[in-house]
Amino acid sequence: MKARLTTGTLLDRESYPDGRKEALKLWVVLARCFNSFAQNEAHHLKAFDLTPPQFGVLETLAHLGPMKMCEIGMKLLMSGANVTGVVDRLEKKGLVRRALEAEDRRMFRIHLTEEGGKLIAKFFPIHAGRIEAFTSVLTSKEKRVLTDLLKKLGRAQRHEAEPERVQA
Amino acid sequence: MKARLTTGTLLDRESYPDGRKEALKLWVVLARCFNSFAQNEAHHLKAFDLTPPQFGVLETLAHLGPMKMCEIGMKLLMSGANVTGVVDRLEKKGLVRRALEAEDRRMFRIHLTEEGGKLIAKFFPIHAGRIEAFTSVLTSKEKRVLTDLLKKLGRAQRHEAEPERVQA
DNA sequence: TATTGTTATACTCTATAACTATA
DNA sequence: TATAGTTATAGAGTATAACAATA
Repeated sequence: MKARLTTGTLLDRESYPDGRKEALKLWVVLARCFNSFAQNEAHHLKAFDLTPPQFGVLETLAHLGPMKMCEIGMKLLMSGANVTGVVDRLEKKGLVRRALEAEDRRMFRIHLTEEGGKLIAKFFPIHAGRIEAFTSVLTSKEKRVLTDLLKKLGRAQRHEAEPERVQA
Repeated sequence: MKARLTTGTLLDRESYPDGRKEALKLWVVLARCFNSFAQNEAHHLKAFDLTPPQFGVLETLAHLGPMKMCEIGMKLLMSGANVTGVVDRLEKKGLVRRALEAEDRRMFRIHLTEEGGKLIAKFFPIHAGRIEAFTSVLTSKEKRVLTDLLKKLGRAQRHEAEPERVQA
């Protein structure tokens, strides 16, 4: 196995300068961490007949209260047309409803229905429990350190990413 | 804004026990970190007419050498039918090719074509550079700490996730 | 019989652009 | 004119199941 590292491979990570190697390694473990848990969650969501974007909308509404379409899009990084599609599917299942706003008749406010509220109230604690279990290999202090470092990293990325998104 | 936190919201994160709150916070910042960078990268990939799964396949082949379809699937957590689809699209663009394996005629080994090799050799360093820039808000030591904590977390998740995937 | 990979099907997500209605 | 949201279109990913060929 070791012998193969330098044969037949077009890109050889070992040949990068240390700083770059370190950064790549960090990204690889971050992505793996996210993907394995997220895929697992997506699997659990299917038992509730939900997709990750649909769960994202329900969760956001449950935590922040009724929102406009465009607010949902901004919060979840979706384009307007995509929000329409996801909300359509949730509405068809009876989990959310569009309520006309008196002040400005161009917009709606999306509400959870009673059924949608029940669903998220049932699913979210289970989801949270899995997150708690998943992170339980870390001590409380490690979790705090990790959270702080990720916060720092995420802030940096958002500052770079936003101008790109605007001009695109 | 502060006043809204407890009104009209179905789920109130503040009311969770501390351990769960900590865990949820960690997951939120991890997901945000991953998503903002990954979305940004997906945007850059479009300039090369590639999607993230397609890039994943090219990158894997470039780093590990020619692979079987099922190996690609395992490495990238894709089902067999999905690998077929992604590889089909890459083959149509002339970036990879299926090479018949002498020993076992059921399987192929997927190779990068010269064009595919050139593409990934051009794109990957740019990608790596963006990762380096993105992580440059952290000191070298912070990166190491972060990497180690994520490794620990990822290992735990993989052990839980795999049995689930097998039985499904 | 088990494994490798494909085909068929159906659905969701996503981006983009053109469009309607309201402001 | 600008904004909120929809519609239309097209492509890509995904899951699932049924299938072919080979071992």
